[in-house]
Amino acid sequence: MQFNFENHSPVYLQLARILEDAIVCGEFEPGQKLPSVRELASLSRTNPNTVAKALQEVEGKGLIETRRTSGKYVSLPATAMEENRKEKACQLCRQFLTDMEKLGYSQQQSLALLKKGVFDASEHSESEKEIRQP
Amino acid sequence: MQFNFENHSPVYLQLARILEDAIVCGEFEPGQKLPSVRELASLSRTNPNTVAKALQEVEGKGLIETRRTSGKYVSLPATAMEENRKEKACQLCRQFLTDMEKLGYSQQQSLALLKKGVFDASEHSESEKEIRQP
Amino acid sequence: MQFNFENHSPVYLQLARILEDAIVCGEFEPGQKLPSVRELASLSRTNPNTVAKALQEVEGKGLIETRRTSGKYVSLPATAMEENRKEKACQLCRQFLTDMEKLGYSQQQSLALLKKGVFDASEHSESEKEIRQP
Amino acid sequence: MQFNFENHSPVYLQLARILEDAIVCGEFEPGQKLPSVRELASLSRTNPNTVAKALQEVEGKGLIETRRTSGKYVSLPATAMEENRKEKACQLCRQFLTDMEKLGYSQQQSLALLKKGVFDASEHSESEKEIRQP
DNA sequence: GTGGTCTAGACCACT
DNA sequence: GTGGTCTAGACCACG
Repeated sequence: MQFNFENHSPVYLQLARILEDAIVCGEFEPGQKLPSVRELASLSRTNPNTVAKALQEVEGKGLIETRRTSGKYVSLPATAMEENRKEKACQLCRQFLTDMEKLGYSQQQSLALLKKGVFDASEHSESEKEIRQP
Repeated sequence: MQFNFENHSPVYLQLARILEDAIVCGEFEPGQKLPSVRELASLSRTNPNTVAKALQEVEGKGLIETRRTSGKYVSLPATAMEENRKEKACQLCRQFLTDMEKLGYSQQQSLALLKKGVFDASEHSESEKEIRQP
Repeated sequence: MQFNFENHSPVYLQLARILEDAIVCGEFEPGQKLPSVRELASLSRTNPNTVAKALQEVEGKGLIETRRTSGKYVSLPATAMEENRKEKACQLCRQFLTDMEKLGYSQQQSLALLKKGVFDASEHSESEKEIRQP
Repeated sequence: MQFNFENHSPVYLQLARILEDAIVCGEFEPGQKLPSVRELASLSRTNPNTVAKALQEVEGKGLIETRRTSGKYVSLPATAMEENRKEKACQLCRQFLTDMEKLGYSQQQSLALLKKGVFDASEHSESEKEIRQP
């Protein structure tokens, strides 16, 4: 779990997203207790208030629940986490495609460019070569 | 050129991006005069000041230049625009991949999911043709 | 720090320059918090928006950085400030010499005239001592 | 006479200054007819209106006078021109010194820095000859 | 008619 | 209380 914040969006939302990602990825087991607000604050070098707000955000999505006096726990159903993770991924895909379309790339072209990028990055490793259309 | 704003990022930045995309896509010819600030304001249903701020952003990236009292013009080099468009696309790809990685998707998995999405969306219609150059 | 504005250049630029000079001169310590936008506005008898624009300029040059909701701070490296100050001074010198050349003064002539001016101003008092390098 | 304009100040003022400098430097003889507005416009690649406004500015300072139907002429007294040139130079010197003071440079320091710059630029070539007082 | 500047004032999100 | 955004509207210099 990395805490790298950038300037142009609110810290608490960035933080919320990082935590969500960690949770749906199973980095925290279902039912497990999360680190305390204070601890998260110190880890992420932010204000406890900010952490609290972030967690509130996460709780709003049903990923965690707070047990009074005891702390915050990952909501139980592991399958739901997986569901959630998939949904987030699809959301990213859709966003990616529409953003690319605004740049004039068709879905196929986007796919091709991405494939090329992945292939180049992995440096001629595995078949599938070079369909750079755009 | 569509002006649809969403809530969570400043209008002037969204506006800047829309204009940038339009320019690098060649929607405005190099050397061409842009619509006046006031006109863009009326088109986008925003305040001229907001438009000005957006255009300042765009100018900062070297895509346009302003000739005093005459208007704003697309900076000349057409090839640079194409260059810019490609750079923006690559940027989107990189961002997409790292976002997916934060969700625990390897690059190949991301690619696969995206491909599946594209294929499903086109509903087995035209599989792999239609790779027309933009 | 004096706020004296003259007519022929935009206030926000004059303001930016005043602040820059103050910063590179060490009038604000590195890491120190600047007065709030509102306060500077009241000090300089201008609108907060104008101050904000000026500070944006200054930030663009890397002299300050803004911490969300907390304030604007002098960017850390003290040495860079000194560097910057020197660069500004050299810039002034170059500008001075080329302006003089446009009036037909060679660099030596410019130097001589300036020296004479300085000497006359100090009215033969302490001629040539105290040339401590800045 | 060079026509290089920059963005941040009105063209007509920059133009006026260039013409003034040329005149007080004797680039145009006293009593000589100036190039026509149209010609100056074409030389400087500006609008005739702009040239006219610039000339108006110059005329306001008494450097030229217009003879109806015949054109604009350099005002007679050559000595006045020299006077004017000197005044402009002194003005530049004063401005230079006060600008440097805003950066924390004393007059002696400014002088020293400038001297160093001139010396370095001429790369120990002709040390200290050619100090003909203007 | 063009862009630029400036003000006044409101609202917001964040800490 | 902090900076940021946005609006509305005025005025200016320029060409």
